[in-house]
Amino acid sequence: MNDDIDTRYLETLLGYNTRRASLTIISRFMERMAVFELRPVDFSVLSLIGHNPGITSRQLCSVLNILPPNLVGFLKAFEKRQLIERKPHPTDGRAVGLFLTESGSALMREAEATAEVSDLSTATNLTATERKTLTRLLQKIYLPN
Amino acid sequence: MNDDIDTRYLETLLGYNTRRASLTIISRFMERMAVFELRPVDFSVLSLIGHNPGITSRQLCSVLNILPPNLVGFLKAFEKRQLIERKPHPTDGRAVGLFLTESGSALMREAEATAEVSDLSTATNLTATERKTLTRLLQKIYLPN
DNA sequence: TATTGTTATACTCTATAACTATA
DNA sequence: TATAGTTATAGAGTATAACAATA
Repeated sequence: MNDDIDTRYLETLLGYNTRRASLTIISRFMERMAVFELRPVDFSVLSLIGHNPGITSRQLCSVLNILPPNLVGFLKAFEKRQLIERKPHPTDGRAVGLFLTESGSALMREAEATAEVSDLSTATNLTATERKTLTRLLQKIYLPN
Repeated sequence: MNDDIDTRYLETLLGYNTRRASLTIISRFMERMAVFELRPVDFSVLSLIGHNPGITSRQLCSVLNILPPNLVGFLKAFEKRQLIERKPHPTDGRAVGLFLTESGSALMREAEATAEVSDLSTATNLTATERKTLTRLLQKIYLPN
């Protein structure tokens, strides 16, 4: 039906290609994470908490480019699901340290294993070497050097 | 401030890397397109119309993954800015063919040149070969084969 | 005076239901 | 009966202003 539409110009642009690939990867990721009731942003937040016990809201926001008011609701929901707990920060009375609970850790062990399966199944057309190359080139764009 | 946050796990995931790169590229793109008053989606739509004179709304929606109700406003705005014009479809009385006006074409010539500058300046850390490799690998993910 | 976390709220983007005109 | 284009509207995501508590 749209086979006669010429998309060759857009396909030369980095932004178009990256966004299209991003949408494909994320939609597959969402399907697989649905069983855990985790959206991509939930996964990122919980994974960072798991790998950085005691991390603060402010740090999460800064790393993930989330605005503080928008994180509040996420954390509230995680607490209600008993996936995280908050403990007073040892030195800063304003801040609160975030930790995964036992069940939060268990969930994230499964979710992270699933994320790797999702990656592999989304990039079936890529060899292991190509996946590593792709990762390296993407990081050259968004990581400072 | 966040130098002590460990993001190594997330940086192994394809979705995370692609999304982060996508956000970087798109934010640079937006800065450069601001002078033309074009958002990324405006650029994509107008570029497709330019390269496919007579394309219909339905085809645009299908190619760009836009839902028909959301395209209506864009086209209305383009028409008001006299960037596009609509002509009756030659064979299908329901459909409307879309075309760039003279000033629409002129704007897009500048905008497309700017898009290429944006690409090059965003990927300064990549060689020409690396850019081609990156494009090829991204297309292996989102294009059917 | 600046920062952490929060509330309330506005704005933008995306999605759904239903309609009309034509095929 | 199905499709192109449209309207109205709902929902999700993102952004801004302002506040209390602590530094």
